[in-house]
Amino acid sequence: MPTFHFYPIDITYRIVSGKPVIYLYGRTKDGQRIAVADRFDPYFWAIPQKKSVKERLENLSGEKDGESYSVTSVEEKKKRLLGKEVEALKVTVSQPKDVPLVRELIREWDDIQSVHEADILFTRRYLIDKKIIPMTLVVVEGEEGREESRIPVIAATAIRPAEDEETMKGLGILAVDIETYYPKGKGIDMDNNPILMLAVHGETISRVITWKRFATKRRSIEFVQDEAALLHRFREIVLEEQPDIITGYFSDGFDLPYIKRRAEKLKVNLDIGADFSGISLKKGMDTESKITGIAHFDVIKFVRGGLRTSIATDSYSLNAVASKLLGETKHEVELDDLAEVWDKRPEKLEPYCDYNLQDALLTYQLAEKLLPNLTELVKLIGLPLQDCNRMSFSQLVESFLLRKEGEFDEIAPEKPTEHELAKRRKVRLQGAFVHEPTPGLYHDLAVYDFRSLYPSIIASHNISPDTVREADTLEEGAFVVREEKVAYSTAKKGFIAAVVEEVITRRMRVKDILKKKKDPFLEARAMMLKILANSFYGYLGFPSARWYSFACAASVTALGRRYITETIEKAEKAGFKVLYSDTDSIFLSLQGKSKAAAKKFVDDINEHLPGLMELEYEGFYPSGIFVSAKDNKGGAKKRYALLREDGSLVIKGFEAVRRNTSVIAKEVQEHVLKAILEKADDKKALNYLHGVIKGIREKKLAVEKMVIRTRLTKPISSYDAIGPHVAIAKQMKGKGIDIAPGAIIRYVVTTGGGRIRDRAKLPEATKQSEYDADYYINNQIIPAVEKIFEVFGHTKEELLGKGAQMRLLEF
DNA sequence: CCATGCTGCTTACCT
DNA sequence: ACAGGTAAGCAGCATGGC
Repeated sequence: MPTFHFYPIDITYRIVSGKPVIYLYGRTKDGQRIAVADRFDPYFWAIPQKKSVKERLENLSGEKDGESYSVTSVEEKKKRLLGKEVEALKVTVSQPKDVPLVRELIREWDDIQSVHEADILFTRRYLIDKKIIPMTLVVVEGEEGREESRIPVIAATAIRPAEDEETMKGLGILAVDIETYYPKGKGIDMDNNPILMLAVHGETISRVITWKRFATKRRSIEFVQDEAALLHRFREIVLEEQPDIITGYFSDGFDLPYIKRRAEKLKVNLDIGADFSGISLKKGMDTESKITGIAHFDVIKFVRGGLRTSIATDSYSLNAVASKLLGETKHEVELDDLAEVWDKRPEKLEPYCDYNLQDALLTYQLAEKLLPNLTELVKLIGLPLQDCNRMSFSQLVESFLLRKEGEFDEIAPEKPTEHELAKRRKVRLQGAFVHEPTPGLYHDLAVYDFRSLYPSIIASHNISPDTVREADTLEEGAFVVREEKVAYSTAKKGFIAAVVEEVITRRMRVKDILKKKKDPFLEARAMMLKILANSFYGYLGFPSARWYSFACAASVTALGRRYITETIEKAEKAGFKVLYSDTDSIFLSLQGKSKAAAKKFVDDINEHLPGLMELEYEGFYPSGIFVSAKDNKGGAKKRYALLREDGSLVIKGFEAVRRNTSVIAKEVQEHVLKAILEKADDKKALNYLHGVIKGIREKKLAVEKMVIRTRLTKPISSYDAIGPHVAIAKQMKGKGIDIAPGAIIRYVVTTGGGRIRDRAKLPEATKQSEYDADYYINNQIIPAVEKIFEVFGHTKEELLGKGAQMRLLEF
């Protein structure tokens, strides 16, 4: 029997002669695209009330809505449910669609206690049970079958992961981007507006296809007869290039569905799938676009899903993300005019083609850059790239747990019912501790933080849904969290605690290797392990989670508060002054002590910390400032600025780092902070401020500096309070501009009286003479710097340049 | 009638 | 559709002095 070594990329299943068959698509070690077909039977778990139910189950078959279903076998297995041993029944049925049918049927039976894992997708069940990890080498025995397929199909007789977990390399990526006919002010209309140009970029191709001729020397531009021909060319290119990955930017919701619709409309057969299928759409909360045998990497889904916390950007436009990840990029074309240029001035189309190709190129580069991260995620979670690309944090954790449960003989708890969900949503979890700072400018600060505080608490105290005990348990060694009146057994490693520990230690090992030599794949692995580790606490407190545990989540934060407050006390005893603390960090004033003494402080703490917990010395800062809160009730939390030794600034919480503040206010605030932190020079900062205020009064500043950007978070109609950005969104909608939740609304406040929302205008429609100087001075600039100057005793009047007069009046 | 202060809604941040 | 803690702006309303 021939043996094949191959890397699976995509997975699906089909019913062949009434039996379910799994199809794995991928590439052999020497680069051949192949498919592997493997018989597999769907099953789920039932926990019986009485053992006798086994026989009743074995004989279960019937018909519902004209579809027959049947149980093919029932097997007894010793399993665990949240640590408790159970006699479980593995119920195998004849087809995947029988699973929900049979589950619903037997759920009502008196002799069935509960039903589990009936909602695990068939293909995922297969990957878990066969221990197959996509993009990782798999060994298959079997013969090539005679199936109708674009690529050879091996009928597997045996399949197993290869001994060495070799990862797939050199994947072929093809980036796609389209520009469509889009008259100004009209919504997206796939039925009536054609695709005008389509750009593809891959390792061996970089091209724009368009169907209106114009004079050009660009060899990258290819002209075709009409839109149908454009789609034909797209089909040809995909078949020639044979990519492993097709990538786009929002291609799930736009490019691929658009291409699909136009192909249907124009009767172009887009049979690019390995099984001759076309682009398929999975409609859910939002659309997912799939092509059989090719992984579809939608870059935007990854950067604002799984990587959200690791990539700091306030906009997810291709341009913003590309400049963040790839460095400077510039786009100059006004896309709004494309339809008009297409109709009336085709000789001006060249820049649009350049733009189109540039977008495909940027998307390609982003996909290339992020592929190590995504690949590591695939290896970690064990699901195909297509799925890992689109996963939320909770899905990430849950998929990981489903992969791991077998090692612990655990069966997953059921998803909560609506009733259970409502109950879980009613209770609120107490969170972290935040120390209130005393406003002031400080010098010589040391900052510390607990490394992965919550994960390390989970691992070190065996916090896990299966180790939860009553607070007054007599169990020996049980760890009591008195704050939450709950205890954790230490007799046996809890499932989740063990899994979290493994993730942390794996990350530590990777970090150790990285200290010796740089490696982008290991960097990516460390990052994904960190993201995963940090997601467990939130998952435990997430009402929809299978392994939800209020007690565990509440204990994690309670212990977090305990550790941080104890550390604060120790720092004070050691002679430091505690300036600030939030969740897992502590800011100390050295009080004349040396940097060496500051570094040594962690040793005193770490000596008494259990397990994997560790306090880290984050760094030294020559100066830092904390300010009072607006309401003057004391120091503001989550708002501070630090000066690094290299002269750079760390700004947290202030307007300078907030999106919905005008550029001018941000600039002024940052400038003032810098002057004060560098040289404590409040006089110079004040002078600068007066200069800017004068400039604003004299309308010397560009409208662009006055723009305020605010995100529309829900449909316009569901707002109870109409703020300026909602008012503008309404105006835009009135003009026929498509405004959806998530849109960033830009506006400028103009002169006049009354409500601000009535004076808000679109920046494009605002002249420099129109912006309201008083608003920008009193509502933007002054609030941004007032509390900073307050530290030096400067009043609001002084800031406005009225100080002298006021003092005279006082006399 | 108007300034002032409070509350609820909203956004965006920090960890 | 991972958690909570926090600051602050604007609209809308009540309050109280004139």
